[in-house]
Amino acid sequence: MGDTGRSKEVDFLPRDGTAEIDSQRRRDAPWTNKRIRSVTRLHLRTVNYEIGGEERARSDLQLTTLQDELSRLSEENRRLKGMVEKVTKDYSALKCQFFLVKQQNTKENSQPKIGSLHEDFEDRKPLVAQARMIHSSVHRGKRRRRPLRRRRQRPSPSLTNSADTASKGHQLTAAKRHLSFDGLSYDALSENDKIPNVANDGAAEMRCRRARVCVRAVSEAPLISDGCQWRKYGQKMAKGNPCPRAYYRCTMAAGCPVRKQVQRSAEDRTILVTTYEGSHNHPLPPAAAAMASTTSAAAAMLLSGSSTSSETLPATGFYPPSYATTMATPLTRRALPTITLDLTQPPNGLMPFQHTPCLPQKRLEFLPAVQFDHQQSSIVETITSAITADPNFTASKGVPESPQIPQSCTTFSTN
DNA sequence: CGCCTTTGACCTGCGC
DNA sequence: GCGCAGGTCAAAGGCG
Ligand SMILES: [Zn+2]
Repeated sequence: MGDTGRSKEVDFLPRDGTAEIDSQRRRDAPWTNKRIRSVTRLHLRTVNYEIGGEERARSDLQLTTLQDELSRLSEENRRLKGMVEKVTKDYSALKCQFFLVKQQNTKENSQPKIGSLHEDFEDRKPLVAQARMIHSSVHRGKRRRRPLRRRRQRPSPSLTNSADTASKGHQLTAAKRHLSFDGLSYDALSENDKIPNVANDGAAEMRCRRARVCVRAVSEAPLISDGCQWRKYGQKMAKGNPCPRAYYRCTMAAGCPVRKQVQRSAEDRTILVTTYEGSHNHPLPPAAAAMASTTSAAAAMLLSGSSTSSETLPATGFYPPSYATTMATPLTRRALPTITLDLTQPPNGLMPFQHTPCLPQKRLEFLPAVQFDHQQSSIVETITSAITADPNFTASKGVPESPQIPQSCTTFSTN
């Protein structure tokens, strides 16, 4: 609100209050009625001394009409906001359902023997993988070379079937919930386990579920706040980079498989590289929704273009924007398909500082999931718009310096 | 007390 | 098989 304008409003108010209000309405959002109303009242008082009863009555009438209109617009604005929120929720739910259905269809096409043991196995892939994880854990226990000073002793092999399963019970539960809630992502707890003899589409599914989104942003802060709660579970020095890489997992819900890695770029330490992997198994606050959408959309793109490899994306209708570059992400982990959003360099042909209201761009974000297969390039724009338009995306957890993410300054690439 | 970070040890995949 | 590098685990300690 322009406090500086108060005296100006009194001193320089034009005779025609309608014009003033109209121009105000053009400049300001509808929710700034309060200011306009006070301006108008001030005007009215001034006018009282100057004009006769007939004109005053006309002014009153105009004023009432305008106030009515303003309150109507205000109400409409509130209603639209509510709608946007509702659409956000619906979209998330729909997206989950869509990918669930799509997965089932894929399975049915490749596994026509309904009810067969194989399909049963496929359906329980995450659980099976989880079971394998548990087995792996047992295996690790066997392989322990020496007792540890600090590390807790793992259960002995003879007890593992019950005790270890119990200790990992929450993970199994998480895997189940994951299967039913989010068909898109793959439980990261089983990420190191590969299901043998999985059909090609199964491999594609795996790749999709494990697609990652890498965000590069200029930031002095150690973290980009994305609306989620994260818990750091590790830090490593990566080869070829003096800056350590930090590992975080989402703690907004028990068993949420989403992880992220944060590392400063070796070439430019002001650039913070954040890599997300997985999909949340819980509702997200609006601030986190953009990033979650990005991850999911990225996975969807990679799914649609993954019949052979991510390099064939153009053949499936996806063409990266002309300013796209292939980024060497600091994470070279087994060549997982990764989408890189580069928020550090201004793209060619775009205004570096585009002050577009958030709402229209955010609305783009809510394109129905069913369009993923046919409007890949628009999805790309959608993703970048959604993220860069989200004001919450730049704020960092109590840290004054927030990442400088210029609006529309994004580079989008896959590798 | 619960949650978080730190940090050394361990696991795993990959290249040689 | 071995070594390396990336990723994860979990005890210990800090903090509110
Ligand atoms: Zn989560």
